[in-house]
Amino acid sequence: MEKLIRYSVKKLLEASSSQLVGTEINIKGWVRTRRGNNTLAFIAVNDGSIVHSIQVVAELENFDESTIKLVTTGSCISVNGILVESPGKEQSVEIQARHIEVYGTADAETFPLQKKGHTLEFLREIAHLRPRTNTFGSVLRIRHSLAFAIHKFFNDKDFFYLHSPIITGSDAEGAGAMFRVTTLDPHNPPMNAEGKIDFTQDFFGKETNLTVSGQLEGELGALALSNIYTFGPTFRAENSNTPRHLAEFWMIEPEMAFYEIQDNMDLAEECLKYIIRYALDHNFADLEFLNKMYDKELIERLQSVIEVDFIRLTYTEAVEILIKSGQKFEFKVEWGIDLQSEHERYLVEKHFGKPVILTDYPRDIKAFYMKQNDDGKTVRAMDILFPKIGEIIGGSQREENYDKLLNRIHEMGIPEKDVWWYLDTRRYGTAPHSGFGLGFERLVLFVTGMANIRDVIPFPRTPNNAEF
RNA sequence: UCCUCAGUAGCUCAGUUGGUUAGAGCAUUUGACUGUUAAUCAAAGGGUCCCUGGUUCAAGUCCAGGCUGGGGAGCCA
Repeated sequence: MEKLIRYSVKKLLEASSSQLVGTEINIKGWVRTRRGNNTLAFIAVNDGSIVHSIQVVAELENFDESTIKLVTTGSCISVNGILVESPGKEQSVEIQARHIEVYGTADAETFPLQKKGHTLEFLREIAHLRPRTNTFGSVLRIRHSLAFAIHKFFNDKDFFYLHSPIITGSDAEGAGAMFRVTTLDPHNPPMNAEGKIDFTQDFFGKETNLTVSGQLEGELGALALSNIYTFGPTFRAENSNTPRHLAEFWMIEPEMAFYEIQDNMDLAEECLKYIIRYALDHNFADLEFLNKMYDKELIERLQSVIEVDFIRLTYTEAVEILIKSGQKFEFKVEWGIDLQSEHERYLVEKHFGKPVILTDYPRDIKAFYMKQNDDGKTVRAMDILFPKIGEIIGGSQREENYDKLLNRIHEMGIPEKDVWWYLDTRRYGTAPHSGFGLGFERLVLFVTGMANIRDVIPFPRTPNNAEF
């Protein structure tokens, strides 16, 4: 087959490609459907560059019957043909095929993807093939855009991308159960004099785990470079079986020296709006598809979020609103409790109807590193609550006072020897600083309108599932 | 981990108070059709009714245990 310039389907469907009409070009991609009659075959080809497929028209008299027979749903083909304006209603251009090469067949009897819609549950079982569906193509393209937008947002603000370690020797944050990292033989581990496993003989000479957060290392970076962010995989060995939890997920954790809690909130709100706007600007075709197929209010919701000011109020004010609401909650509301999802949902979806930033939580329900307020009861935490998905960001101003931090570490029973390096940042040139954590998949959930977090990551890891 | 719902053809589902040979749509195969849009029309093939045990003359249907999946909750991002 003659070698011609290959164009992506996206390029050909763009209006600017009209100068290509009348010329012979090449496309390569996977066949979504083949229709036709005894003289023509219509082949919808998708190469993942865009949600739409391009229609290839083959006049059967110009092709071997045996070739056309191999062009089935799921097969991969290369097509040379002339780009022409389409007489059909559903597309502006199509390709009049001259030559078709079949790269890979897909046995119609066994290929699991059909022209018809599949349930998301079924597609999860064939995660190796689901990227070839319109839905997952859209989700994965949006996921890419969001990741890119995050880097662009921070880079444009002169933040530095800091690579926090994935293997960690500390469990200081206590953010959840951890995955052990070891090279010891599980059947015959070395034992010490006390009859316990001797981790001094392990690869790192100590117990190590996969990270549950890059924040503590992020702070080390911020207290040198001023503004940093991390963006990497995070692991939680919690036995969480919900549509909002993964054992392996990605998290963005900016950390800023000289930022107080208000600056932190401003940055977080600006960041979320920037990213969502980026998706609206760059992935509109995908969003339209998801809006049509899964969530009729998706685009409207995204637009409303970037237009409104997020509501800001304290935990104490939120508790008052909840108590006065007269709403029946399964969990009774009183000052000091951790807010349940029913409470958060009431505030965001019923009471305010827009994103809410809650601050100044009781210190007893928050992490040790959060800056203590003068009232002795609360800390400068901030959580951003979103409609549909709940908490999307959790952050705080950090405690920069050495004595207060050390006290809190003692109170919470954290071994000082594990965090000596963290404490050192408060001994030497400490500074007020703040940061937050943004769960990447929760963001992708919100932007795509998907309902289950397993559908916004290519290969989800959850309890009892590490297939693919 | 707890609560709850579900599991029947490749996919999505129906299947009556327990009763003859378990059905439909789509998909697949074959045929028809001169521009289709999830093409249309006709015919055919396709079943470990999740697994194990129990009740019964008789179980897809009832009971027990298990497995898998969905939803809700907790933990959290």
